[in-house]
Amino acid sequence: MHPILKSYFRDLTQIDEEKLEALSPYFKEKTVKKNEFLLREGEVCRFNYFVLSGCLRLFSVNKEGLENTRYIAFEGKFGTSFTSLITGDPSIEYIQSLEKSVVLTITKDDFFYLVENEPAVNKIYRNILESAYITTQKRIYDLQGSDSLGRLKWLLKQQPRIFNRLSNKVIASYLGITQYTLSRLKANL
Amino acid sequence: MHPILKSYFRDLTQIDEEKLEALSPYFKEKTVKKNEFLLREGEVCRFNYFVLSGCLRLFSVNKEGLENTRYIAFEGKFGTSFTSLITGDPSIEYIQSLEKSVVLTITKDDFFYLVENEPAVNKIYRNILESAYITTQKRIYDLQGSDSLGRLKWLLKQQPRIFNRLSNKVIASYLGITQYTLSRLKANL
DNA sequence: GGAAAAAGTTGCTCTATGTCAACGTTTTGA
DNA sequence: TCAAAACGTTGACATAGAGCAACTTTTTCC
Repeated sequence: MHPILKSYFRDLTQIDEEKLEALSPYFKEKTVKKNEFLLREGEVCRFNYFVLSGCLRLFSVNKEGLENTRYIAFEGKFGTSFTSLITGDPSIEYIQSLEKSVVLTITKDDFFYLVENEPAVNKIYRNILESAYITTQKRIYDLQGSDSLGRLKWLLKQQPRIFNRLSNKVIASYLGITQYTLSRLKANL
Repeated sequence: MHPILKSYFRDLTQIDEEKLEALSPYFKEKTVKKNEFLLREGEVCRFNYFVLSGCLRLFSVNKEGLENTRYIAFEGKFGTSFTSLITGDPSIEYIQSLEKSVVLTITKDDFFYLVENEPAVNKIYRNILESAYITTQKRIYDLQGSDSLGRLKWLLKQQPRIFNRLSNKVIASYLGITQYTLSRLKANL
């Protein structure tokens, strides 16, 4: 098993070496170009992705054509559209690689089979969902509860990686503001 | 076991009657007055609540004193501040009853004990987290992606119960707008 | 049942942020 | 390596929605 995924499991579970190696064949390595899409709106999501290097973003496009970024999966994190994965419905969001990335893919069926039958994967999935819950709770309160400058400072503090690695356009779409406003705010920081 | 909780389990799991009855003692019934608080900001959350009648809301108060409502748990749903329950950190949100309500309470320790040791409760918890994921994904995109009128229409369509049963003040805080704006929008619907 | 409090409505004004256009800078890919 | 495209910045202007105040209506609870 790839060492990054191995330490992910080791951090969250007490799985033994043998079982870890048994899980390995479920994951296939895939290289993704910068800006390549792994999922488009309207498609049913069929994979869960674990990022080895680079990063993926989840975003949607509203009816005016504006992008809204909900989540960035950096290396060492799982990232996929769980809503589509869980419901089997067509996705309302896109998954796009923002950098040249290497990911491990596991199919939806394999993933949920392991969630049901392998306690370590059940634990991992529980942790993913709990982390998502905690993050989105903060996001809803912090983003809806303050003005643009407040949100910018919040992001700088909470997610500095997003700042260092992503374009202003993506950062703005993550904060729910236009790139123009972001540019002006940064000039006044 | 209370019939509402029983059918909740029956809908989501294949638990047998005997095990269901074994779970019963973990849940204690509690009557809550209208507007009573079950958790305040700064307190560590110690219970999970299952609503038998009435409803609970989860909300926070920002530094200007404005409320932001994140979730309403109506009858037949679990509702608590899972962030505080999971992390053990003081809550950033309040839990308040919006109507005279009857709830079943289970302690945090009992709840997580059952999540680990009773597959049906593990499944229930997984379902709660998955539902929260799906709801908040839609919320982030639909609420950040449109203007006030769009959000109002979205709420009317997605959550009509919120409209029928809650005050405009609470609805406005759920939509992230002021009660004045909501009042004006409704006049123009 | 009635006084007091809370919630809802509406006019006026103000402000943060969006929109659009112009222009410079950086990145991309043939 | 260089032209084209994408990105970032900034000014002028437009506008959705906030803030506040006055007033009406509904709810609460002695």
